[in-house]
Amino acid sequence: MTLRLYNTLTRRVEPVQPLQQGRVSLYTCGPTVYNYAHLGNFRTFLFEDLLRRWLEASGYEVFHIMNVTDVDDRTIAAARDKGVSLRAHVDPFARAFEEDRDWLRIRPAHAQPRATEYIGPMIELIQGLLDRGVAYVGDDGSVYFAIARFPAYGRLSQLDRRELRAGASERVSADEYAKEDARDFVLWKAARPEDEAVGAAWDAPFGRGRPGWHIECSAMALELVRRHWGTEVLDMHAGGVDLIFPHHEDEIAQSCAYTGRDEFARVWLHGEFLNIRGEKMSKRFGNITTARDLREDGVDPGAVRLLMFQVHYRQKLDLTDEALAGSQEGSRRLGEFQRRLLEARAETDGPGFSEAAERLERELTEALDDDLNGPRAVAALFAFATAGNAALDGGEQPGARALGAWERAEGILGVTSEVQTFRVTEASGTITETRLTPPTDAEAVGQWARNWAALRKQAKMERNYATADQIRDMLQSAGWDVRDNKDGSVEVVRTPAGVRR
RNA sequence: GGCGCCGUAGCCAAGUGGUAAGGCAGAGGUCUGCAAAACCUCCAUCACCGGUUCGACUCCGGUCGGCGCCUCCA
Repeated sequence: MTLRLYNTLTRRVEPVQPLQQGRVSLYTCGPTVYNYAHLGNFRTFLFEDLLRRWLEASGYEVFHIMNVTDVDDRTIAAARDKGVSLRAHVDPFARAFEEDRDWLRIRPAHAQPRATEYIGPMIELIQGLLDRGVAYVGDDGSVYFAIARFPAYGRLSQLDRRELRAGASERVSADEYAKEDARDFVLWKAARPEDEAVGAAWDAPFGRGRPGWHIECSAMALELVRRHWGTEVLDMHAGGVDLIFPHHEDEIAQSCAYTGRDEFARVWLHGEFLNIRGEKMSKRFGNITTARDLREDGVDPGAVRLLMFQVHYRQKLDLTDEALAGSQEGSRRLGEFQRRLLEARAETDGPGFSEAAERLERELTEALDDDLNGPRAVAALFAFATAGNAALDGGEQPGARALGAWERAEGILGVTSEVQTFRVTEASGTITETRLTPPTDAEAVGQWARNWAALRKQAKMERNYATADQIRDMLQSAGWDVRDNKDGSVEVVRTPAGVRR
């Protein structure tokens, strides 16, 4: 079995065949840091994270590049509105992105280049295109790419099969008249006073200005992959479906025209949109939810990943409260199972465990090799949890095989919630706990929870069920569950937000 | 107007030319002082109408419904 992926370029699922044996270069279009990234953005980054992890788990040496767009119309406009420099506006959002990324357990790219740090390579690329005669300086002083001089234009988005509707976009650009052909796109925008005001202008042989949108990806990808592995072609390039046209189409045009090669990336991967209550999540619609919104609501990142991976990356995903609540419950169940599993670890696998482990390994591989089928991969994980729980109930213990299979699968998916739990085996008669709501700092919470667990244990031993029940009710209203285990221990368990009873 | 995606149980969602994974919710049961957790069992005939086929949810055509892209939105 080998990994097969859907390639937008060919519109087919095809086997992955890297340029260099065992190595994959992966370029993913990153965030524009004019604001907080929303869950729609993160859906794409999560699908790319799954891809990255699966490639690595499959034995590939991956070189992952994710750009950070810190200069474009929106960042400049936002900085100007706020009356600060571009840099001052963008830095906090770049940091916020990294926090959110880490929270969602997304592996950082090996290279995370910022557009403003690669102005040099961009200028070089644009100059190269001018020298080759496929770019020209327009009447407005900006540099444009001449589509007419690049015959392969439109292959990715099947433009030859489309008719552009005049005025379909309401964003009619003011520089329309400066271009030779309405479809030509800008490589370098001549500096305007607004750009200068926020420090978004650079000198170039063809005039002072700033980069167009697409040029950064080409320049940074080519520069980094050349430096790292000495190639001029990427194995994979990924992004959201909206980037197919014009962004990726334009990247191909300018990159290939520059390198003289007929491909820029061999496989083009595109993740579908996240909708919210039926509509595309977008700043324009004012319907965005950010990662930090969920974090503040107490949602576990594992639940967010589960929600995303339960839908195939090429299908639209509709975010609703019900769907999120469902994922939280599932993620919680996996979290409690994981805890049981690790606590029961032994030298050798029980029969139920070795069978379940074999199945998990096989099903996970089949699912992910088949165009990154997250839903099936997740189903395999749940099947293992159910079988494992049953085995544990039957007194079996998991050995190296089962633990290895679980850790590998969960290490790729990362859909399991952290479950906070505090256990007490013996009642201590001297404890007095009077705080009804848990303290805020982590240390004290443990003490608090254990105290209540011990008090319930005490009450139960005295057959004082009224008190025992009272303690449970109180804990539940504070968002905690009580577990009376068969071995006599009492646990107090934090219930994830959104699944409280 | 052009290009494209989708419509599977209360909700989310895989899948496939031969009689529908998984998750959440729900029902019953085991366990429990009662619970919780866990486990077991149950819960659909795949929008609609035609056609192709021995056989279609899966292929073709149409209808209805939802969504996306069409120059700077992941």
